[in-house]
Order: sequence, then C-alpha cells, then structure tokens
Amino acid sequence: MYSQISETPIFKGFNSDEVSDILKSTHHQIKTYEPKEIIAFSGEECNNLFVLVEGSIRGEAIDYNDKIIKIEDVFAPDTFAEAFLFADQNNLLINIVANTKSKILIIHKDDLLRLFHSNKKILENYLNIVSNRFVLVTKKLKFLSLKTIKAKLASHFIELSKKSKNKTIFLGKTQMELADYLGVTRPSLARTIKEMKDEGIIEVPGKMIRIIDYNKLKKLTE
Amino acid sequence: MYSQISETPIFKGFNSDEVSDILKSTHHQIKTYEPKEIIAFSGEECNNLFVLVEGSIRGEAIDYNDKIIKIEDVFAPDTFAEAFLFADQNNLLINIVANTKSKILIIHKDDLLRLFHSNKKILENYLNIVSNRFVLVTKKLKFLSLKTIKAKLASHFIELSKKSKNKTIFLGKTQMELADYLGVTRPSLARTIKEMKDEGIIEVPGKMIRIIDYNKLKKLTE
DNA sequence: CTCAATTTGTAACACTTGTTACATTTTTAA
DNA sequence: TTAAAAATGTAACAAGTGTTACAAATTGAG
Repeated sequence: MYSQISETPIFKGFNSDEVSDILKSTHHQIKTYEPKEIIAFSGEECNNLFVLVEGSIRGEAIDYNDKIIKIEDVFAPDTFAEAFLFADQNNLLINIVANTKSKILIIHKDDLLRLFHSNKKILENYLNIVSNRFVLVTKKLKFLSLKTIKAKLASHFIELSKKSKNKTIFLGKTQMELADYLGVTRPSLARTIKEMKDEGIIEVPGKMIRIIDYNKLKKLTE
Repeated sequence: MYSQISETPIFKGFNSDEVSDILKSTHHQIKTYEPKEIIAFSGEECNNLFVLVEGSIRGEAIDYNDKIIKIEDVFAPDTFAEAFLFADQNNLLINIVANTKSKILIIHKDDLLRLFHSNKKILENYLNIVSNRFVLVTKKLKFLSLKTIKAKLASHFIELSKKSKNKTIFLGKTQMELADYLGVTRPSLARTIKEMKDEGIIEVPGKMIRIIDYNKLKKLTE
C-alpha cells in the first residue's frame, strides 16, 4: 500500500519506504469506503487532508429540489478538498461520495502542519498542489466570464490548438458533450459552429476543426 | 515601517520588533513605485511574494484592442499574486499597476520557503491567506455560473442577509455599481428588481431591500 | 451489409438581456 | 435654497440563446 501512497501528488518524490517512515511518525487514519458511501457531508467543517489512495470518488451538490448534480470525479492517486483546508470558513460546499470501493488516507490539518515543518518536500508538494488548483479555478473563472457562445467556443479552440500545437484540432467529443462542457444547448452550439464556418474562421472536415483565421478567432474571445 | 509590515496578513501576530528580526534574517527587497508605474507584467513568471505595505495597486487586463480592463484593486496592508506562486505555470495573467505611490516588500519564493521552515506562524498565515483566496474564487465561480440576473441578484441578497443576519439589507452601492458588480447592465438590473418587487419577493423602501419571501428568493438561485 | 440508434443540421418561435433614449426623482454643491 | 449633477424608472427595440421539433447523415452492432 505504501507504494500506492507514494504515487499521490502529496508524496511525490518519496519511495514506499520513505512513505512508510513518514506515516509511522505522523498521526493518520486509513479508511475504506464502499460504493455510494458518503465520505464527507456538505456543510461539514473539513479539517482533514484526504488522500485518495485507491478507487474513485465524486463531489455532488444538492439543489433546492433535492436534485443531485455531479460536480467532479477524482481518481486515485490524487488528493481532494485540500485547497481550503486552512481557510477561516472551511466548510464543504458539496457531498463527497465514493464511486467505487475506495481507500483514503486521512491526515488532520494539525498533523499535516507538523509534517510540513519536519519535511520540506511535503510542504513544497502541498504548495504546488494548491497553487495548481488555484490556477485551474482561475482559468475556469476567466472562461465562464466569456459572455457569448462564440467567445467560449473560440477560446476553447485556441486552447486545444495551443495544446496540440496544430491548427487542426481533433474534437474527442460529440456536439452534445461539447455543448454540456461549454454550458450551452446543442442546437445553439451547432448554430454557432455554422456561423464561424460561414464567416471563414474555421473549416469542419469530419470530426476535425481546422482554424483558418487565427486572428479573427482570437478577436472573438474578447 | 516595520509596524506597517506587521499589519499585513502574512505577518499577522508579529509585532514590529519581531518583523524586524525576521526580515534581518530573510533576503528581501523593498521597492517604491510611483502612480501608474507597472509593478509586474502580464505573462511574466511570478516568483515573488508581493506584500503591499503602503499605497494601493490594481490588476488590469489588456484585451486584443489594447483596451484596458480593471480587474481588482488592492489596498495596503495586504498581499497579492500569492496564490499561484508555487504553481507549475506561474505566469501572471494581468498587469500589476500602482494606483498611488506604493511601498512593496518583495520576497522570492525560495526565501519564503526557508522562512516557512524556520517560522511556523508565517507558514500558517500564508496557508490561511491562500485558502481564503481559494474560497473566495470558488464562491465567485459558483456565482458566475448562475445564469439569469434574477438568480444572481437573489444569491447576492441572500449572502448580504446572512452576513447582516437581517431580513432588511442596506445596499451600500448605487444601481450602477451593483450592476457592474453583477456583470449586467443598469436598466436590466432595475427591471429585475421591479419584477421581484411585483412578485412580492422583496420590498424596496429607499436604499434598502427587505426580503419578504425568503423561500421564493432561495428558489430563484437554482 | 443492413437496420436501428445516435449524432448532426436546421428552422420557428419564446425568453432573457442588452441598447438606447428620455422623463423623473434624488443627491450634491454652491 | 436652488440649480446642476447623479441616480433611478421605464419603454421600445435588437441581439443572443434556449426550446422544441423534425429530417438527414453517420455510426455501430449484429
């Protein structure tokens, strides 16, 4: 099991022997959860770092009509609920539920602080995780603040193009999935793609998107 | 000056003598900026913690047409650009510009790490700042994902009501400012307030908002 | 290959919000 | 107190997106 734990980002750079040593001198729990079991409840104070060693969990919000909305899946090896651990108001905004049988390493924040102090690398790992999470959320925020579907779509195409370093993008999604991802309806998305095609900004050969006019595309993201 | 620095959140709990001691053993710079001077450029890697000791700065984005969009003001004593300091991709997304003559304490992240290791309280302060920032951004995200003006407004009224623990809210803003804050236009905001009034959800005596039907209000935020 | 299921294209219409404009009320400064 | 400035109420219209519906094209399992 220590080798599994050494795969998680918070223990990056440690081998299983080192993980074993660290955990021997750090108060912690390891809990196993069954599928659908609730790991932590929305509203609860969250004073523990959760390290998902094995399995998969999800966060889900419950709206006014008791309808469940899935927010995010997390797969081992990873951590979750780590970014607001030291906030003044550290209440969970979502329920944490096991998708599959899951093994979770739980470290209280006070013990974590001690660990930070005795082990510089763990601290650096933690800071790295939290900072990366922050960058992600900030990007999401920037994306959400785009007002039109065209702007969102253009921004998305530019991101994909940057990643693949290619003017021709392969969309690994159906229109329906892409529409969901962008938070818009499928017919509206189709209409927007058509408009961009008509304006000579992109071509759509099959399941691909070819960027014809990068400047126009960029201008749309304002 | 040390007493000013001791007012900043990263040095919370230290008096000026202690701050003086800490800074004696920590590599740092103190720089002064004139109004409109650019402190850091968008795109630059950001490897320093900025502690705003005196004055006021702003973040501003520049769009494709070189139009400047103000993002956020920060007033001393506070820190900024701290949350993504340890991210893999730690490039600034905005320019940092001085509003007024400002004094800034600059600590490189390597020196900061050393400081964390030698001083537990500083580390805790930093973790607290970053976590709180994360909670703020997450709330903003949740807010932005609300689709209608009514939902945003309802959510805002509920927040204010929770804070003041009172069904009657004092809006310290003009409609124009509130509209800006919500990212909508002023006439649309006025129209929405009128609708909520007509539906018997709120009353608007003068500059106040009185919540009449809390349940209906809450239902609007879905 | 073939047929059913899925995905995509498209159109008509409704709803929400932005735009512009102007009248009215309130606030502020002289 | 009074005139100018700022804030607010409101209306007509435009733009963007959602909703619903259905046909055409594509995909996939047998």
